[in-house]
Amino acid sequence: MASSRPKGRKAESGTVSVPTGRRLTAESRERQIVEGAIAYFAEVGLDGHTRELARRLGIAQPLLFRYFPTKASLIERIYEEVYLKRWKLGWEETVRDASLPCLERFRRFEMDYQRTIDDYAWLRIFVSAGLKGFDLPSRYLGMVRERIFAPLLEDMRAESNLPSPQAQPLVADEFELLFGIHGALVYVGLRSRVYGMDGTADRDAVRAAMLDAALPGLLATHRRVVTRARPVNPIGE
Amino acid sequence: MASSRPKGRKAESGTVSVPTGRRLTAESRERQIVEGAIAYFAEVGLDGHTRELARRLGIAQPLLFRYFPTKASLIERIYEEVYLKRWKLGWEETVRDASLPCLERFRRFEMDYQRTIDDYAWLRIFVSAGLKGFDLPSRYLGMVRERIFAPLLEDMRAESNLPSPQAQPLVADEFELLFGIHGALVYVGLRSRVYGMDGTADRDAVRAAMLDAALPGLLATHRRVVTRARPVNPIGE
DNA sequence: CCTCCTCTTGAGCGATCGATCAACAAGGGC
DNA sequence: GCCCTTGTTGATCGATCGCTCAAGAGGAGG
Repeated sequence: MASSRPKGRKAESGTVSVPTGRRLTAESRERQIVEGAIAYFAEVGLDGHTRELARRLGIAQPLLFRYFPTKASLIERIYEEVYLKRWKLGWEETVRDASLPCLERFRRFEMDYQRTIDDYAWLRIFVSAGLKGFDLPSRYLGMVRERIFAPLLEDMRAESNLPSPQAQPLVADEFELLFGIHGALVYVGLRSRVYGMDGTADRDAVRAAMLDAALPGLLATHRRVVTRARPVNPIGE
Repeated sequence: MASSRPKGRKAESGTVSVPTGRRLTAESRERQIVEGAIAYFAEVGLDGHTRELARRLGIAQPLLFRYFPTKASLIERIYEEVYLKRWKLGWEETVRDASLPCLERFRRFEMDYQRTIDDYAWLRIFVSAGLKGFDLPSRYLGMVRERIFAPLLEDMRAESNLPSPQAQPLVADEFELLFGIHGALVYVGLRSRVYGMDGTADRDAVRAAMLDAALPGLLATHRRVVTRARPVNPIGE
């Protein structure tokens, strides 16, 4: 029971050089820590322990604190690495691409976006941060709302000959229209990555089918939402 | 800084009767603990601490262990209280109600189901349990799949003159059809309860609108999925 | 070979975790 | 009035948390 360490490092006479903890450059060591922290905290949640993280990395626990002054700063770095760094400016370009119909822009954005976030670490750390009350999830979804959905809805208004957002501001129900389809796609990943359901081998194909089913009626529903939201007698029509 | 206790209980000479910790019957004390534990663990996650839970209840921490031998047993009790006990047999009756069209059964089930689970404790503990690797979420969603979606899909097959599940087993894509709409509705609650987004005042109305938008095309999509899933030359048609 | 810089570690600090135990206290039955 | 059952608590245990610090150890430059 006592000598349970798997390999190396003799128990007594502690000054024996370790085989695992090779000497690395500061840069590569920091990268190793960040990658390991992403995988570890994704698995056990942000309440994970620094000692266990160090054990998995094969390094001593104080070494973590040489590269990150606190556990919170390491988690902050994970946010940058997993969420901010994986945000693609191409998404914002896609939804503004005037050469494509709005529905096709939405479809292309969602397929690529979902492929990005249907990731063990992305989804689990996102949810864990939400549970812990961090503002990362709300801020991130605020970006989706303002940088993706808002310009898309603006062009959907134009495509349907509806008043522009300058003339008649976007209403919550319009965003809910897009968040509804969005949520159906996200839920596919959540069931697998967070709830541990084993079904659905090809989630990408499932999402493509969902979009095929939901998109055809979207513009009509959008028109209904906007016209109903504006109880003004239609003069110019 | 030292005498920071809010009320009662003198600091020194510790044997003073406490005003808050009144003597309760075992039954009502246990209920108080369960209710408080649900609220507390929903707020901070299942990694919450027994000392803080006891402090919020105004009782001593060891009292928790008189009613629940371990923290895990208390959490197990929460599962029974929040999930098993709130499962409504009426849901299984609704989706089998032959006097209603399948789409109406689905609509009624989802509206009532979502009203049940769009609850701070329900959603957050569900997600927290999933992150900690407990099998509660997968088992619960398995119940939804087998007891709700499976009988509903069977009758949808009949309503569309498609082969019964006995003749041709239900395929994963059919379940995904229902889980897609289901996920869009769940996501409305998740954004508010877990991700902390403040939007959407009347989530119930938003979900009703989502169903109005998604249900009309559901049967046609279902027919397409089933017929495509069976690459046999149609003879008897 | 020695030196110095820097990556790395063992030991340990104060705080806090889940859980235990003997002692206190509030009523109900006699 | 007393006693005995039972709800309740303070004190405390061993383990583990985030974090600190001084000393060990591996290379590059001289």
